Amino acid sequence: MIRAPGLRERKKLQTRHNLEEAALRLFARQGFDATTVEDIAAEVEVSPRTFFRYFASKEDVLLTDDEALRDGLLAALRDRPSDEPILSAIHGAVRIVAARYEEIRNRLFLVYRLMTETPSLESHSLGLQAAWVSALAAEVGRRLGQDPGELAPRLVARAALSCLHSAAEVWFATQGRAHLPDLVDQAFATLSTGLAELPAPRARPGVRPRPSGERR
Amino acid sequence: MIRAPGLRERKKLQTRHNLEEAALRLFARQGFDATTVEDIAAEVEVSPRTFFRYFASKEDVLLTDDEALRDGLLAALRDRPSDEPILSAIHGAVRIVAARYEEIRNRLFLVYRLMTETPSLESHSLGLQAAWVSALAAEVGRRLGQDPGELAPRLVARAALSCLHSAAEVWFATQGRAHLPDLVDQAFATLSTGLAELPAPRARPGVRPRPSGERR
DNA sequence: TGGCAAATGACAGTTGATGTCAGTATGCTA
DNA sequence: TAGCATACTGACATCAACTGTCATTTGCCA
Repeated sequence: MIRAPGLRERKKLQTRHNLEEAALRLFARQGFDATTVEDIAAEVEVSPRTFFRYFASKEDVLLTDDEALRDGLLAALRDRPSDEPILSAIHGAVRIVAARYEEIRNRLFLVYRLMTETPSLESHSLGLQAAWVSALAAEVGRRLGQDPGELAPRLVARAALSCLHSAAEVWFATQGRAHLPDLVDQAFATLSTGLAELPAPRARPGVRPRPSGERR
Repeated sequence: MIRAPGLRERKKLQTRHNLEEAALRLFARQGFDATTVEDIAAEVEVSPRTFFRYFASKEDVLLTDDEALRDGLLAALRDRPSDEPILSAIHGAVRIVAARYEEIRNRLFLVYRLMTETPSLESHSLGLQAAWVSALAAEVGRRLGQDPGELAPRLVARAALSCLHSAAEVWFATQGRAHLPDLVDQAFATLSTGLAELPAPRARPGVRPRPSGERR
């Protein structure tokens, strides 16, 4: 409603931003568990109580990108023509999100590193996936003309996110040397055409029959 | 090789079982957050410290089925003939796990109810999914003759689990009125043959619009 | 039966997270 | 511009999940 942000609003954003930056810095230096909320608050010269007014938990401070990425996916999907086949539309939307991943790769790599060495963080992060599934299933259901609680929309949503996540896993594992949007393309190509045809190896492992390793 | 479990072992199993039962009972009655570890321990007449010797966290006491179900899936998959196409093999294995779900449905329904009303529990539970993905990807990689860290094995694993999870979601949503193995069959059928063909309300030229006989 | 190792209880301490309350800065309104 | 209501903040108190330590108990086995 009000155009001018106002000093109060600006201060809040600044404090929030400072907390994020300080947390990232401390986590990167000394790990997640070894960093207390008191440390972070002290770094920003704020009381620990205030930290929890900005973030519901110590974990949350690391996951601020999540919501933006999710909204980006939904927006990108809504931008696709409504008569486009569902898998193609999602593929396009996911590729846009993947490009966004590349833009903030440094931050994501740090978060990923912390996640792998801190089980509680991993749980917390994966917990957010449920929100992705629900949001995506709702949009898929809309496009398919089905209730989002039906099997097909939920399956499509989960399968599409599987593409994003498996691509991201490989991306992280290769230190980002692979190009994430390319990996996403590979994943969707495999999903849409090759999944049922992936053969068991006739011969001994070592001769890879026809791996889906090539770009489409 | 020793058949006799011994009194000490039996007591340990008994204590563990008692803790599980007491926790389930208290959680069902008064919710997860409102139940303290001290409550549970008192119910079994054991010190709170002992609780944490059996379970790494309060959440863990609810997730003892998880490992058994996961091992069941892997065992079922290993039982499939090694030249069976991968998706078919996984389908068969997942159906067996689904049947197991049906057997312990009461417990699963309780856990599911608690999960939906307790975010921290949901996170914790979803965190275990990573273990499913890794374990399944390892087996898939073995069958495909690929490294489990490659894109294809991870994608196949995630996609297959998407079938199980979306089916389970519908199962829970319908209070278990639908038969889970049937839902799993539907999901795999959609995944292997129908995903790319799921039309938008109006399919784009080049893709033959499919009369919605697949609706089932 | 006596000694060993495992299991347990008791206790103190750390940390994340939340409620309360009073002081203060901000933005709105007269 | 003055003043008031609101929202933000810090200090303090409290709770519960966990963890380390050590003495005690209990099953096990020679």
